[in-house]
Amino acid sequence: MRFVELIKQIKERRAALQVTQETLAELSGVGLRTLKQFESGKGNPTLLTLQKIADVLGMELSLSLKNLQKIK
Amino acid sequence: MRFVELIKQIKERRAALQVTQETLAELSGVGLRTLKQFESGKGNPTLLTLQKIADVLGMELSLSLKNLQKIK
DNA sequence: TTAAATAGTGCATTATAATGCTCCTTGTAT
DNA sequence: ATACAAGGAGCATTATAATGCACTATTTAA
Repeated sequence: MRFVELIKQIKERRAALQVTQETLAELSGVGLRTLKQFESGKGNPTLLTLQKIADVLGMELSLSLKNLQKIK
Repeated sequence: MRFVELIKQIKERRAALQVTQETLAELSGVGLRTLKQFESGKGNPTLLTLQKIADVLGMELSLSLKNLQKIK
């Protein structure tokens, strides 16, 4: 999953939960500036930051084998 | 997926491919020191670093809803 | 429309990730 | 046992993530 897709998922999930950036920042312990930067596509969050955010949203990161069979 | 599990998966996948840290570092463009630190459980890689590594290993990060039904 | 709420950005500072170099430790093969 | 290969770690430097503050932009509700 590419960067931009991760962001999209986070934003959509936050919207679904009707949580503002400010609230998510507070709940996750991540700075509001950091969250704003991430969601606006700037920045390159650390794994810890990402996990803090995902956690509050009831989400989790995972790592899996890519499908290498894609011809195109 | 917790931090330690992500590491485990990366290490296992690298081992399965029989690639050394040194080679993976070269192929991914991530510094050897950074890779060593990550695999040994120190450090807190950025998303970009993680993606560079995963990419070379034919893996991808994804974000999904946690199963919130876990009673225990 | 316009006032309020929410999201995005510039700037400066602090914390720390990324890196290379060197050396130590551990595992492996001869 | 010992030489070699691979992984781990200390140290110092550089790049940049994380942060707060203040301000702007955008969206939303009255």
